[in-house]
Amino acid sequence: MKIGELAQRSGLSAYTIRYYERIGLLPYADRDASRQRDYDASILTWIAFLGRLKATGMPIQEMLRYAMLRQQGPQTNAERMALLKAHRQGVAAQIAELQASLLVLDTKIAGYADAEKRIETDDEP
Amino acid sequence: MKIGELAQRSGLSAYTIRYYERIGLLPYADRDASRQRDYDASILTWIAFLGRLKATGMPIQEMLRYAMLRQQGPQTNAERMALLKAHRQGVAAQIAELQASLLVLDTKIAGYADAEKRIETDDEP
DNA sequence: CTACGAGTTAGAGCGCACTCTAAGTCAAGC
DNA sequence: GCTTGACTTAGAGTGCGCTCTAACTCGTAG
Repeated sequence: MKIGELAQRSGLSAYTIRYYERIGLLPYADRDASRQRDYDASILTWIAFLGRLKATGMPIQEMLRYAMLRQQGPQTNAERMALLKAHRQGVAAQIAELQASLLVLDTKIAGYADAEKRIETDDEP
Repeated sequence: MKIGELAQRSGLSAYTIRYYERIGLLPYADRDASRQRDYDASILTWIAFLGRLKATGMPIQEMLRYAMLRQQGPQTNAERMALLKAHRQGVAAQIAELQASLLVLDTKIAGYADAEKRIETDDEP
């Protein structure tokens, strides 16, 4: 598949795909006879995983570290696992913070709803 | 309290506090006799709330919108509530995505742990 | 044959949210 | 009286993660 189709299917822009290749997040893609990138569908799995890392707030530098380890083969498994474990902890912390913030928002929203009701019904003591 | 102390107590840098004032996220602070900002402790509550909005991914433009409504008094309550409700939905969605990603990470980590064990014990069928 | 659309590269530009610099003011301690 | 350190301003600079431009090359349709 060519870059346009990959862009469609991955949700990344073609610009971003080229950028990711340039910095090493995506492997250098094979080129066809006219020097255009020719992708295997398997790249979609990797892009989806990168998307998860990104969605969970991993900076590109760290994704790059993971990508490089991956490229070095199975002897880097332990280090990759360690990296993901550390990241996992960060994600769990993020979730906890968002949940706490959700409570704060709900309290604030309830406060506004309350004030609104008090005005509507005009039932101050 | 002066800006240095507020920085300490709020966790923002003095640079950031001035920046927030400049763009309107923080109200223009009263100045003392030597034209230095002099803060009331109550500002800490507002900064903490801004911190929640920021932690939940609200862009500064939107915080600014909220800050301006707030400054206009109680007649903007309905709009502020609507803004927070919309944001609340986004936060809930974020949490859901992070939780899904957490599962993906756990699966990946389990895969590495598995591979490691297989090597250690060398017990392939 | 030519026009078009999709691809190529190197490198410039952008939006966000700060973060810092330079040059100056002020109050307190030696 | 002088130094020190915390403050002031306007405005420049930074890092991140893209996003776009310019100039070019291809393959295909009319």
